Amino acid sequence: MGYRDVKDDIFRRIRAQEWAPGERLPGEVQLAAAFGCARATVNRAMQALSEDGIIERRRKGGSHVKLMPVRQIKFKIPVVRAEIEAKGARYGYKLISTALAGAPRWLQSKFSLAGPAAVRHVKCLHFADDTPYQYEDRWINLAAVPHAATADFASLGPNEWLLREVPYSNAEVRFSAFPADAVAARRLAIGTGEPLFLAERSTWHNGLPVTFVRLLFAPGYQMVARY
Amino acid sequence: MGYRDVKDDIFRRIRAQEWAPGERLPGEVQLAAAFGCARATVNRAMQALSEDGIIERRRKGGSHVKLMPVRQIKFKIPVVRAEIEAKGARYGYKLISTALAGAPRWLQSKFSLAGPAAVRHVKCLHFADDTPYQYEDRWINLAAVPHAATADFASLGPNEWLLREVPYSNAEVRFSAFPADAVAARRLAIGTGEPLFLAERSTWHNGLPVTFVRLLFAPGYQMVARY
DNA sequence: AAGTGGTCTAGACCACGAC
DNA sequence: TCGTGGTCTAGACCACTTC
Repeated sequence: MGYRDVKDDIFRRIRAQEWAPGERLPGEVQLAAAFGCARATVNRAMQALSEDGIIERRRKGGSHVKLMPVRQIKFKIPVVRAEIEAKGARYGYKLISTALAGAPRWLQSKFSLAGPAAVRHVKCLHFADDTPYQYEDRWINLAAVPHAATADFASLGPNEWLLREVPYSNAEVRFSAFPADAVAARRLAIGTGEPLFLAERSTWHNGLPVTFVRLLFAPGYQMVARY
Repeated sequence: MGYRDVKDDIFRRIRAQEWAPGERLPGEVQLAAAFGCARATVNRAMQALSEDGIIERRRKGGSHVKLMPVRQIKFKIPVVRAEIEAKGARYGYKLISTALAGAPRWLQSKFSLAGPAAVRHVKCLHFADDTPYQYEDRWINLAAVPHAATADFASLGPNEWLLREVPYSNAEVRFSAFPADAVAARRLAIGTGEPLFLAERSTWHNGLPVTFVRLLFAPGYQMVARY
């Protein structure tokens, strides 16, 4: 009887309505006695169930079956290169333009900047087998990554560069559908107004804004996840 | 020194390049001695780091700092009603049509069905403050949920009904951008061809296909997540 | 074959928070 | 206040996988 068996058994009994939604489960000591194992083993099983969103646990309050199990999807966000190569395609990269500039107003407000802080603006394209796959429009805050002012993005994309430079940052991601504007349409070799999958990501590190990026995916792109 | 402190300290030292990407970390026994705690405590800390995608662990191989930390986003998938009410809007629901039918070929192949199994087809709309928010086009496999043949979806949407009926199912979700067809455009009161955020979800329970649903979100919709 | 992580145990103390 | 989960310990055995 490993903790996984205990977890599975409890889960099975929850599904079988042995404990109804909202109902209180027996305490850990009681369950340990029932399963004939140590309390630590039951504890591990219950923590796993809690992480899976099946039950809720509170000190003194005990463990309860969640009324509405919260479905959670886990997306793995790979680097574009890995994503393309995983499809069995050849990865290609092309730098379109790069410039040093002051942060435009919309970026200032997005990053709560006081003024037009110095930023590096990079536009580039990622290809799968010579077909445009993703159009990347990125702004990097030089106050957070001064090194980015002189980085050469000709051969290595700014996403991979940043991943190496600032590996452990926090981010907010927004996905939406977006009608291709003239620029994006030309870059991705499609018609203006065609629906594109858009991902916008803002990244922070130690409370300091690092980068904001707009990723436009060529038509046909799907983001897949399981749970 | 709780396991969180151990975890944070190890993480800090990884960020500080004390152990470079790909490098092997000391063994648990060694770390436990260094931290002056039991091996179980170090083990817990290391497991947490592993779950966070910071390190990789293998028996005999030891623990290594990941070369490219795999970023994971956790989306919570709420019921539409909760999603709309969380925005401070009033939730509205309208059943458009429902019918019993045989599964069309595309659905058969998607669900690996042998023939035109009996399904319930439901179309409905979800409103936020009387504005169309989401158009739902759903197929329910009656072999998996016979009860669904007679369920009344006039006041309770099929999503919430299914969540109560088959709470613990597996699913695959696909997100993409989709040009509004004539039907969707009319339902959502927008123009044909406008980009819509599309979510397609296939659901299984005990290996049996339960439901397939296409969710079309009105323009302006964004799916947000943080990590 | 041997080293490393995975897990279990029995007992203990503590922190939170419901009652 | 006091029951419940959260966590630590010291020791043990086992399973995987690399060497």
